[in-house]
Amino acid sequence: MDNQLLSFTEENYLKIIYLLTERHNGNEVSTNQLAEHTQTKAASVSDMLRKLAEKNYINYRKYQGVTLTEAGEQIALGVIRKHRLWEVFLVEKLGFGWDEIHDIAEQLEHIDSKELTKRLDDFLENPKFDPHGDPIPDAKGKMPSVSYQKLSEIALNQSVVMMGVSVHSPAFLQHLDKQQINLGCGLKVLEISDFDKSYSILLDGKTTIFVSNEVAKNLLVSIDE
Amino acid sequence: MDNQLLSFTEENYLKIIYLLTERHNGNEVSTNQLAEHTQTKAASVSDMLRKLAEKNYINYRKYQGVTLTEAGEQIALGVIRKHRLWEVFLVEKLGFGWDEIHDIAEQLEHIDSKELTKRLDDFLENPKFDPHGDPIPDAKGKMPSVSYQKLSEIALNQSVVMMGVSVHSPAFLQHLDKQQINLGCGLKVLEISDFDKSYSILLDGKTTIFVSNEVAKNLLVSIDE
DNA sequence: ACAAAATTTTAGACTAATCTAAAAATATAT
DNA sequence: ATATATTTTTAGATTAGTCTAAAATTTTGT
Repeated sequence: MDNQLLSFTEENYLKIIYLLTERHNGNEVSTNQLAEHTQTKAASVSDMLRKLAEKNYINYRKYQGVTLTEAGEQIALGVIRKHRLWEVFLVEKLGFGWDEIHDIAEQLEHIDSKELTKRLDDFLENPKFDPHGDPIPDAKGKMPSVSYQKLSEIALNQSVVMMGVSVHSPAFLQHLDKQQINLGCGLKVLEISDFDKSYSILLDGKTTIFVSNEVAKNLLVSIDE
Repeated sequence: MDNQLLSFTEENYLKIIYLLTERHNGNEVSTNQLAEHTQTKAASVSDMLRKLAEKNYINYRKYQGVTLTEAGEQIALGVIRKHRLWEVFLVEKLGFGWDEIHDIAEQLEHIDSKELTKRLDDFLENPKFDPHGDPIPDAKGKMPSVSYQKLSEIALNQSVVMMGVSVHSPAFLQHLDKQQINLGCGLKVLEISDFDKSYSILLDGKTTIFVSNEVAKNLLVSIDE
């Protein structure tokens, strides 16, 4: 208990606002989007937004949407940092699969102790990315900028490295496991089917696999050089 | 999230009832005692007891006190198991001192995931005691029985081993650290002062230290054989 | 451009957990 | 043994977070 300024619930709203804003390239987040992601109703979201705006954690324009203030962003990044560090712990130390860790990390991210976070970070050897390839904000509250591309936007025969996923559902992650698509593996798009836009991909320069367009859109890669 | 049957608060009440009942050798716990340990008022405790009794987690006799039902005890032991496992993690893996871990474990004990607890237990190599010497209930919800004695009840010149503490305050634990009194060390009472009941103790068969009666009453030991 | 649809906010209510003040029950002390 | 003190419970309020239904605002489609 270092400084429980905000409730579990308030922290969650700020985290979700951060992640949705990021996904929308900095554009305002709507009430309905928040309702969907917080598993509540729009009316409840409106109430909470009024409260968070009063406390100066968000910029709230009625009917228009919200963005985080600097104070709100710092809270959000702190929560996201803890979430991602704990995910590394669960996979690297406890041997969980990357598809099993989200719900547990959703709980652990609210544990309040600066010292714990610091020691956990050191124990994990200061990881820069979580098991899904997402960057881990640093202790100062700065999110590293990463620029990955969707596999679906890469030119044919361009060698790339698998760096992350833009969907974290267990079903999607298990699907990747079955196809042996892991972080760090080499990928090269050989062909895109005219029929269903599915992809033929050379995996690690060895085997050819086939993935749907839906999968290709959610694989984040960087050019291999 | 395996089965969040109870709220954070309800879990806490059951845990505290367990620990106080244990401390009173199975006797009923009073409303005022609970108010003190939950940092609330007696009126709030009464409300919660009515609720817990309705759900059959406690045996509640108005004005008399409470004990746990079998169901309540299972919940309490699950929370205590998690608390003590996390304490082992904090000390053994993250290098915290035994005086720094209580508040953090108070939060971690409510993380709800059977699989996490199981993997944490294995990761820690199935410890049987926490860093204060308290026994860790097993996965089946059974508390190992241990029988330690207070150092203040041990005969002069009897060699004993330091096994635990009956007070967990940071101040007390830090005091022991300064005197180099740790779990597992050997102790032998050489003399008790007539003047202030303070103890001369031979530590690990090497150095003589002096501790107050108050300290001697809160050191748990077992006969060295 | 404006009617219909969709979204968002407000109003009023509910639950969990807490509080203070007052009433009821139990314990204590001469 | 009974008056006094202590403890516990009840009654009535409060706060955080949620809900449904209705009102207000914005967006969309022709």
